[in-house]
Amino acid sequence: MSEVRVRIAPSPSGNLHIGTARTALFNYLFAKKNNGKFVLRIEDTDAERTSQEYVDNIFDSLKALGLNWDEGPDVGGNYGPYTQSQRFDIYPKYVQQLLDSGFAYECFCTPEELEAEKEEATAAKKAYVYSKKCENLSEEEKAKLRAEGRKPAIRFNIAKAQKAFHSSTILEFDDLVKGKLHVDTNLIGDFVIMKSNGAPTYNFAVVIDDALMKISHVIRGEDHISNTYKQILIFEALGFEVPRFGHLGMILAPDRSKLSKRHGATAVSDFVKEGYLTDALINFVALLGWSPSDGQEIKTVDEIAQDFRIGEISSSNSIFEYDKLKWMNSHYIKMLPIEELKERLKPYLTKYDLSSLTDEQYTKMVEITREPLTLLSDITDAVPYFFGKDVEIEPETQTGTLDTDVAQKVLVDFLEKAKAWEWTEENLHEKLAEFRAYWKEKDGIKPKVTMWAVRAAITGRTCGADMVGILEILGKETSLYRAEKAIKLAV
RNA sequence: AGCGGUAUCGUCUAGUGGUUAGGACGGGAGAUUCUCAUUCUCCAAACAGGGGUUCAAUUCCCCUUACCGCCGCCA
Repeated sequence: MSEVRVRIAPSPSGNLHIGTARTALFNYLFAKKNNGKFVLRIEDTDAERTSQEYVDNIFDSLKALGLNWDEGPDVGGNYGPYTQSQRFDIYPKYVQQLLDSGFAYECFCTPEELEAEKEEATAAKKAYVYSKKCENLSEEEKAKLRAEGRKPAIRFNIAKAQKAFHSSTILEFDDLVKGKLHVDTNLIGDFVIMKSNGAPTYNFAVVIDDALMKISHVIRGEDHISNTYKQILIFEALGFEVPRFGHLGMILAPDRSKLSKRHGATAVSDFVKEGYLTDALINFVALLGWSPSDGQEIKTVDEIAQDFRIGEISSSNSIFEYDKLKWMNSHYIKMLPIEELKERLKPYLTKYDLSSLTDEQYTKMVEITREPLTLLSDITDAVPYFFGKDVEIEPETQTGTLDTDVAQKVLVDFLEKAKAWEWTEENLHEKLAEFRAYWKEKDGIKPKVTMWAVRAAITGRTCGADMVGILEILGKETSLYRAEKAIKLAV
């Protein structure tokens, strides 16, 4: 049995898309499960739409997701180069081979002629298939065309290959996830494998690259199904072993259209910027199609790999539900060790002077504010009151809470009593409880109302983290200063 | 238009020729808490439609419908 080798072959015409990340994940899982190799190949054939920035983004995103490749542009391998643009000199040889064996021919048609053919087909309500008018050009005719300055493109001869390797025009293959798939080769036009400018087309280059890189299983999106038939024929015409194919359903936006920025983040790096954890992202995306045999959805990539069977992947499209991703992200945030969380949160706290807090205070702050975080970025708006002497009071908190008679009398009492309190967590906890009990007893004020007053004065809002923790971090001086100021302001 | 694919709660899915069709997110109700949130408990929510095959079909077959994909000298 030959070695399992799979690949992800992104085109660097944009940042790594979440859909590509999922395809990469399934390839990675398949490799892991089968002790195979996961290779990364950059398909930058189209120089105009390609940029180094995107290449870097693809590398970084894949690494951040933990999808490490065994062979690739940066780490090398025995089947390089792994960047398609650096492989341009190896394609002509195979084109020539196809030309020599009659599986390909030169096509001198101009874009205008081709366009006319297509329009004709459209007008006749027929599916467009290339006319093959250049299939049997004589040498004289070709010479003449060449003399006119025309540069030929090379087309693959579908019918020839079909007849040479298959008894029927129905071409079938057994898809790893969808089962038997087939098409009538009469419906496939002779497609271009090498452009008139000498560059290979996608369908040709992938075959050469996959064959030379000894890729055993091609796992990709189902938008490639129709390419598969063409590619199989090329593999055969060149005498290469045909790999197995597996086609995954697509990821759709909640409105069933293609997932785009309009729906939210689409690039892995954008999700990260927004405060998603890559562990959550990868876990979530795995659940789009794959499901755990034990029902436990929260799993690491390694755990998923153990439980992974490609044939059990759902073959239908699935909708990218941001809500579930958010839930999963908040779950992962809760699971994060405190020290790591403290680091991960820092990028979202740059507007504050973190140096004003001791490490102990910062730790405490993270501990008491982490609970409601859905995104790491949520921390930004959750902590302003931990910084500075003064605090900004929300207008509605000022009028709705602080300015009320109840709040004012509670605060006056709070200030008075708190002056005598020893400022330790244990003691504050106890004193605050006594304080609430006192007002409940005295005026029947609900505990939460009592706390609203204190909270509003100290934090400027009516909701937030554990009050004891807040007071402790702020310290006695600042806490009392704010309480006093809240009273003065209202009088 | 043609060709190919897909079809279980709103969403991701499990599942079976005979099940109270299960779980998760989301939604609703309640409990706990100093607020928000968390957590916990409970509830509502699905086999697209029509034909077959069969004692029995959500499950197997066919058709319809819906949706997705592909029809480039893009990848």
